[in-house]
Amino acid sequence: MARSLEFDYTTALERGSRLFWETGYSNTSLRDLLKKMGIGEGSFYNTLKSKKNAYLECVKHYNATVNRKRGEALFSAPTAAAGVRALFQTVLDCLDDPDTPSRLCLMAGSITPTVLAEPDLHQYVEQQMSMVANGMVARLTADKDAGLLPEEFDPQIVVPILITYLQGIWRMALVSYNRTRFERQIDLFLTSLGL
Amino acid sequence: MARSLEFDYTTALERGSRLFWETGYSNTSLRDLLKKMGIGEGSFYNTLKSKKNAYLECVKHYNATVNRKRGEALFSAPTAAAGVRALFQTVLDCLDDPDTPSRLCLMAGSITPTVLAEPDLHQYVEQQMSMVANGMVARLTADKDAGLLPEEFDPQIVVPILITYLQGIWRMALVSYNRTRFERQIDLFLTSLGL
DNA sequence: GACTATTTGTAGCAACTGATACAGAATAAT
DNA sequence: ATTATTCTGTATCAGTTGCTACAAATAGTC
Repeated sequence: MARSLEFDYTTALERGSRLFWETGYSNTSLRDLLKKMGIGEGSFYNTLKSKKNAYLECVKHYNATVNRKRGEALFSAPTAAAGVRALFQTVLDCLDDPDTPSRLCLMAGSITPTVLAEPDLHQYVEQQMSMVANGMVARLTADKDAGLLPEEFDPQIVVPILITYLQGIWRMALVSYNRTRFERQIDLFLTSLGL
Repeated sequence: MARSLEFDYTTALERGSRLFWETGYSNTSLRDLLKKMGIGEGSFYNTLKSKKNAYLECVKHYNATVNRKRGEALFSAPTAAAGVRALFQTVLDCLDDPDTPSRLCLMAGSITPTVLAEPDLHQYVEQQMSMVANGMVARLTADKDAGLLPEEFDPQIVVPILITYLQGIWRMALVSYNRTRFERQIDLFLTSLGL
């Protein structure tokens, strides 16, 4: 009954994600975005409606893959403590990966006044953050119930600390990054928290 | 031998700082900046040379006052532990202040790919961060030497953790802020580190 | 093969970006 | 009062921003 899409939606999203990851939301121009995605304005506004919406779709796509990887690291480890440490390792691996678009992960790069000024983006970021937090709380609580963590260990407060520190890591890596220094720092940080 | 400046340089810088603080470096347009500073293009490019340089001057001016306040909190407390806690309080006070231009402190707002892409800005930010770090290390080391902190306490690793966490705080506050929640979190964080 | 529905590329929009050219005004030393 | 020097406002630059109008191309249905 009608014409079909000439480009592959998913690969276009992936290319867009990489560019947004590289240059951030407001510093990515529509022209550059279209060039990377390999489509024209017509196709773009037809399927993605606006730059804002395209960004949202890209971040969703990015999170779908990254959260799976991080979640795996967290849950497949023998203990919650080991899981958290594995999760931090995946972050450092990302920072070390030579073909990572930017030192700042796409999600961390969304925590910015400009991005959060858009209500739908803000809502998505907030919801996504609490989803990650819930996962970590669940993992830690499970270990606590199993007696692997002390009674006074409170996942509800520790998890926000972990996430806050993680956001700090992305930013600090932007200024200057050295893996072994970061590893030592993270080790002491987690040990202090009892993990 | 020549004409004198018609505007007050310092107040112009202060107004500029507030705007940069509010909207960030790349999202502040020159037009808005000039309007807030109350000067024209002629005066601007004559005294400040470029938007980049103006930003640098504004951040310098901002840091001069803020670092003094934070340093006072850190050093005037009876112990280093109390000093660090007082320092975190000043950050929360800033977040609570109703006429603070933004949840993100101007310095934290400079830790961004776009800003750090400018070599002079990057260098300044890095140098400024290590200055702050040195101050904290000095304070903690003094207490350690006085026997107020345990022998295994290592300021050289703890301070980067504190700063990293602090950067995370600014970002998390951008997403959603609640003072008592933050206070509980910070308290457990610092207690865990032995402060 | 006509009809309808959708996609695609081209051209262009008005608004904004940081920066500059330059004439005129104001200042201080001679 | 003259001169040299600096400051200030206006006009303007070329380039970019996100987005839209619209005609041509492509598909499935009758």
